Amino acid sequence: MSLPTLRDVAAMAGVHPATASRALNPGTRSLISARTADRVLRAAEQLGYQPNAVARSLRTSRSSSIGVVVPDLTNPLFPPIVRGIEDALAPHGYVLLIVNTDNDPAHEDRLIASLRSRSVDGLILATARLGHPLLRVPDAGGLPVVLANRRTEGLPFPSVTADDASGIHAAVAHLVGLGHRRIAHIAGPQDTSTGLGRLRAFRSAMHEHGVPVDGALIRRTSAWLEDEGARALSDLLDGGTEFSAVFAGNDMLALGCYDVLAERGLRCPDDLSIVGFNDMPLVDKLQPGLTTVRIPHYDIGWEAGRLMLEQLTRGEQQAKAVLMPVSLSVRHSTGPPPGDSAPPLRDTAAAPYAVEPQVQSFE
Amino acid sequence: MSLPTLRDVAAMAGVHPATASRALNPGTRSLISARTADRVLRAAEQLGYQPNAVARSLRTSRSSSIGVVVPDLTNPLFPPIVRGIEDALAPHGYVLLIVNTDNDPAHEDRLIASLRSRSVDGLILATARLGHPLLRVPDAGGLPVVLANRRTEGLPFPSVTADDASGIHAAVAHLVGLGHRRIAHIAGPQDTSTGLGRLRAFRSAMHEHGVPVDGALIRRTSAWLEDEGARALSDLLDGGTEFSAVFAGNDMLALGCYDVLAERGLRCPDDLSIVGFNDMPLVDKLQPGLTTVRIPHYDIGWEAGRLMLEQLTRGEQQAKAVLMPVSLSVRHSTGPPPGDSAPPLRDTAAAPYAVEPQVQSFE
DNA sequence: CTGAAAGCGCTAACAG
DNA sequence: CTGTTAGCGCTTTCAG
Repeated sequence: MSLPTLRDVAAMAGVHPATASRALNPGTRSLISARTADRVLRAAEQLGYQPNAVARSLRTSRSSSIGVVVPDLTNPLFPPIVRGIEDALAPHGYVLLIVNTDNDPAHEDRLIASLRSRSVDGLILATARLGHPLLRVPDAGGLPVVLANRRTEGLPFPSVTADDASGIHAAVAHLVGLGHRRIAHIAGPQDTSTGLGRLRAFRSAMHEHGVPVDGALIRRTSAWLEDEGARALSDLLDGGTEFSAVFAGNDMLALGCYDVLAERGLRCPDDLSIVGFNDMPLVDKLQPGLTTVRIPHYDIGWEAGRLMLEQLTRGEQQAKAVLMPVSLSVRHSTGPPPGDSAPPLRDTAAAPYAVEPQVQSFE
Repeated sequence: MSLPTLRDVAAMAGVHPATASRALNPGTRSLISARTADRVLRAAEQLGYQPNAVARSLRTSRSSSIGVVVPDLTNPLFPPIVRGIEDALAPHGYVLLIVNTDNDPAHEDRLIASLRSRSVDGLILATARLGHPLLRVPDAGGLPVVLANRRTEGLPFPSVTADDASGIHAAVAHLVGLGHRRIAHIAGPQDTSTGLGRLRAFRSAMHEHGVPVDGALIRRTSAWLEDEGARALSDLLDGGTEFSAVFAGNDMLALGCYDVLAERGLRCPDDLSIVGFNDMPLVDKLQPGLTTVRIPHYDIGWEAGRLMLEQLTRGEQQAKAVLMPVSLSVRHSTGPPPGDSAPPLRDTAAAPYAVEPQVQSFE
């Protein structure tokens, strides 16, 4: 006893399957007399009829499903984005096919092919890797595409990203306002749109604040990982160039900085201020709480879902780039630079401190 | 110019579509002469042929997709589970349809119906709500089902869960070993299998250690949320029954405890030891690091995926219950009970402390 | 307004 | 070993 089909419903209602189909589909119901429509609906109800989405899909070549491509769902960035996408699309009958690429372009291509073969109606890409701009346009084969949390310059895809530049501007303003002038940046991988963009934005924010950017205070990491952040900060501290604050490209990198400070017995923010990016869950609970740029991940997902719907309903493919507003969550990992508000110990032993640059106190 | 179909491949190879189909399918390739198979493969390659999964699905009534039902992907518990499921199934060509129920049974039923209509080949349920045992068997309609992170007693579904009881046994052993005798439990919602099970396990672990369970030291929360944990601990502290340690039903509840301690100026573990459950990301970075029961979420997902594969390949539906081993991550939120190892301050002012029961210091 | 007929792309049963 | 045939369940012409 398998599931009831449209034929069963039609038979019970005493009509032709085509009629039953028309009655069941809101779009075509108006073509049917109210009485027969009613009979069909009743029969469907009684049999517990559920249209077979696969058959419908084969016929209409639409599947009411959207492929969502993320690097790794386990990265706390993505669940809220995915959830936002789902909440935007589910009310319209869409279901999500979520795949993880692990940042492997070849794997990504395979997965996208697999999604296409399942006739997804659209693709939302939240993968961040750039790569060669022309080679790495994923082959969507004319499918509607929306980029979430990613922008590939010069590609005709609508995108939703956080306004990273504004966030970084605010972060730098905050640090400069506290008195910092020597600000280091631990930049993420430069083959990701976010890593590259944030470094650029950092440079421009510094310029706008009239603070010189010292190339010796910039480190690029090969991954967005805690270890990499730790390595970068160690390197900076050992580099001999003084600095009183670090702006990390994301919270994981900032966490790595915390580790180094703990290892070396340095205090945050007394010895060094740290700013992160993303406002990951629980970073407010750290000791000290991490000052970080809060990104509306859920909203980014939701907006990406809306953009997808727009393309799906009207057929338009406007490459509009939506920038979602961000905010700075100021917590206790940032404070005035050392010396600025004369901390007790140094007050009494001011000489060595004044003579030696800040970085000395880190070694 | 739409995508190439099997007909196109067959035409190019000069064979009948059925032959092409057999050549392309590893399972039936042996029925075909090597030469023609080769010709077909070559043609497919050249055309960039991708089998249409929808058509195949309609024909075979298998879809190579598995429905995964979770309460909320945004809860850090679930991404690793989902990832584990995916890693087990993806190599076998399966794709995941992930839906969030938000713990709404009606919504869950609708989603499962929607998954069924998409002919998923199986269902992995990671939703934890119990409800009436008979009413709340989701109507899988004969579909293979695996329960992940959930066990519904008396239902014929295979399940993969963490060995919560062992973990709780270890946690209680740890506390008792430190000298605690008055141990409170903040239990999660009792309409979830985990909430109920952990409370039971707590009781039994206490008995096994010969420590009396005081009903006044047990609080049930209505959700697995930080606020609820905070409320519960406040309530315990105000309850007038002394205790020196709290075992929280999960890490979120434990976080709520941290909040209360901070508010009241109490120190952990000097005034109160806290143990959590789950080992969520970053709880090791808290100050003090949270001692908690580490659950192998990824492995649970992976195992659930394996169990699903077993059902899919052999047709068996053994209701075996797999228990995954857990471990205790001991960190600094647990220590000897106050008074036990005479902390410095109290050493000098022993009298008031010795006179007043521990709970006094909490108020 | 409703019925008849065709076909989406594929695979499985049956012939040859 | 390969071709023929049929049909999965649905929607959409086209007739009536």
